[in-house]
Amino acid sequence: MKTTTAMKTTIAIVDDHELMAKALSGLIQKYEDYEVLYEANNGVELSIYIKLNMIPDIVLLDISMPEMDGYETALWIKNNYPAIKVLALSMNDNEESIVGMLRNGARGYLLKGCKPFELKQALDTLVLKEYYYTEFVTGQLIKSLNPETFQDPADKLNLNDREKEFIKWACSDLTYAQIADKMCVGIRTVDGYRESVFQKMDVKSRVGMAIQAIRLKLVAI
Amino acid sequence: MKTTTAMKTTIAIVDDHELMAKALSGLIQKYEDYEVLYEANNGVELSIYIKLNMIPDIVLLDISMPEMDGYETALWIKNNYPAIKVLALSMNDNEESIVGMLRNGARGYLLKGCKPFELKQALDTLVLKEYYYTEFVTGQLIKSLNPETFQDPADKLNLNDREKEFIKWACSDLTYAQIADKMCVGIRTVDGYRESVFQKMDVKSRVGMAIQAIRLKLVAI
DNA sequence: CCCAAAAAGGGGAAATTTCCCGTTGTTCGT
DNA sequence: ACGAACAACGGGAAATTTCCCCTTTTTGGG
Repeated sequence: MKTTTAMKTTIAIVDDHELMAKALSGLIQKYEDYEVLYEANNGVELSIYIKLNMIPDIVLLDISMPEMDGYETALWIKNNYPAIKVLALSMNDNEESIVGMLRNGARGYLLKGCKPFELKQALDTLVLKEYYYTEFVTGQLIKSLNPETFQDPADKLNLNDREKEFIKWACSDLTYAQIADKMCVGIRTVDGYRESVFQKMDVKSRVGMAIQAIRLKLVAI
Repeated sequence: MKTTTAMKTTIAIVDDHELMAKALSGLIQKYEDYEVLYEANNGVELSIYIKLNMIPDIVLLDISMPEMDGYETALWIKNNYPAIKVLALSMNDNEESIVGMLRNGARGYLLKGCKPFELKQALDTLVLKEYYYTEFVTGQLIKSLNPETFQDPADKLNLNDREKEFIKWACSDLTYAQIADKMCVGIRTVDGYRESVFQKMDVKSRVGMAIQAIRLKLVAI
């Protein structure tokens, strides 16, 4: 008698490309410790299976699908069955796709062009740990935090050093008199900074200026 | 005659803890390929050195400092000298610190409790590549995309719905009279909201309240 | 050297914010 | 039914912000 399948990790494959889904299925069925529960063509189909209590341990999830795409599906799983681990699988290597899927609860992101052993490795990792991340994904992730700033936003507004310093002080509980003290200038001078900054930033009050300054990352909060 | 230092990677150390800075300096000076240009106690000092054209290849940057902390400093470098690579160095292992520094342009994040070889490895990586990321940092990063145990900070401050709504309106150019209009209550009532919010958030002015609200993510900007 | 522009500083007043002092209803538990 | 707690509302005044109109000093280019 064969080994029981009770301890195998169960997988659901969600991809609208028949061929891709079948290929993945065939690949995974060769792995000792995994079992493909079913294949679905989109998120709606998957949700039907899941509601019928056919709950996989891991979902291999394509992004581009009709009816209910990968983003929606991942979010739905995250909100309704958080125990299911989602492994995003896509041809897109742009950071929007990656960040979008991770933000919606995906535990990892695999490119469709990857080597088979990587898929195995990703699955093995997910069984043991919370996330699977390749160096590529991490790089894109950090890049997404770091949108290339070709130009200092302060320059765009033609703010000079004194004005920039004033803005920093203004984002606090300090009164203008206290700010004048900190900057070692008279109150009227600070008033001048204020007026020119208001004009350059197109705001009408100190609160508006503070908010805008934070928005433009002129000040760290 | 010794090997020329022309090709060494230059390092600046920014840390207000004398001992830490010296220790790091000593450590790095033992490395063949690196040279410590100088040590600074805070971001202001660093910016002075840099403006004097003493521009390092890499900055080892502590987060908690007086005068100009790590976040500000990283942002300043990113905006003004984007070619300088910042390696954040901190005792904090919370995700706010990590994401905050990476968002402000840090190319890597090292815990102060790490092994010396890790520092060497981080430096070597930064010389060759754009980023250095440990598995720990990546994990925190992905977690930050996935707020799981999200406790509403508004609850912690015991803010009621009206107060929360008031805060949202207050983070704008509107005057209290206009806010009263928007909320369909009298000006005095809005004044009451203001007073209780000031007390609950421990601030002394509307600007302080707005900044704090943004910090606590009570309002999206 | 001179002129123009920019920065620093100033007086005064209106608008807004901040902080006191209250009153009036409503709700809610006892 | 009664007092406590609370939200909504209000007068008035001090502090601060905002917005005018100015002068002096510094700076940089022709």
